[in-house]
Amino acid sequence: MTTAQELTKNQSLVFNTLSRADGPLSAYTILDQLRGDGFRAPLQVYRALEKLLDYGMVHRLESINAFVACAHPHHHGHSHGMIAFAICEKCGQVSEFSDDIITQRVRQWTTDNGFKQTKTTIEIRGVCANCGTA
Amino acid sequence: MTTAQELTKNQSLVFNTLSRADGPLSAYTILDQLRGDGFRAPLQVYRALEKLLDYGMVHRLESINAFVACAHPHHHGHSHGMIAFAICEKCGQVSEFSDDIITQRVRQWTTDNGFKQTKTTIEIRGVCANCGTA
DNA sequence: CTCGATATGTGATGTTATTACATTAGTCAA
DNA sequence: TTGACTAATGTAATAACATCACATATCGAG
Repeated sequence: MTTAQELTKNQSLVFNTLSRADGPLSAYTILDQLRGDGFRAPLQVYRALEKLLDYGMVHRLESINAFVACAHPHHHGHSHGMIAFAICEKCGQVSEFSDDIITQRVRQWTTDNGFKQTKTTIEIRGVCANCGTA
Repeated sequence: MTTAQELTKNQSLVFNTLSRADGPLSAYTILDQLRGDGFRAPLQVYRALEKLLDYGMVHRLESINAFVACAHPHHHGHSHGMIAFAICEKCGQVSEFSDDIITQRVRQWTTDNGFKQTKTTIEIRGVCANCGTA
């Protein structure tokens, strides 16, 4: 992960769009929201996302093909552990958390099996507390 | 998860294709391999996959949009725990494993946060032992 | 047999992501 | 300043993944 730096115009636009959103957005949703700012093609979004992912400012949710602004932007906090996401299928809210034991157990398996991990995805889908009680 | 039963023609064709493959296949790759058996449209594959997933005979790898036959078909073994997948980005081989501690830690989080999980994805991407030493 | 449920066939369409190529803007050294 | 290099951008086309809508067929229960 490259360290963050001054964002370019397109990167800022995409990042601000994700930050303002109250849940994950698809690349094409971002595109639509940025048409007024001159965006015309998917690639403008995907290229910005690629950098933002690289800087650790944005996460990709593989199970729903969507992107969210990182919930822990400042200290790039638990960045040494794996990040897990709980995604509510009712309201779309995403909770981000990190668990050292899980990280450790995954590392244990990869070590035992000679597997060099580059990226790990942990995504829990279901219904959040708010939606569950409603 | 519904319990497995006699598979229909299309379901068998799709399942056999996945079983013979030495790695995950995309829906469209399956389609291409089954053209000789009369398959003409993606939906024929997706419909069969849907059932096979439901029966627990096949897994979907969210991070690569592909499907694999379950590696533990007989006892539907660790089916109470979450299944993790290690996917080699060099050779495509997938290792399937289950870890009680991870399952427990995830359940801990969901319990603490009132989140009702329906499906959990754990996918480790990287390079397997074989490819790493080569 | 007839009804209902499940499975299938087929075309069109929707959604997500990348390729290819041209252009623009910034940096740095000679 | 010029030239050369690198990063960022613009645009069209296409590839890859998935679903909708509607018609037809198959099969078991009553």
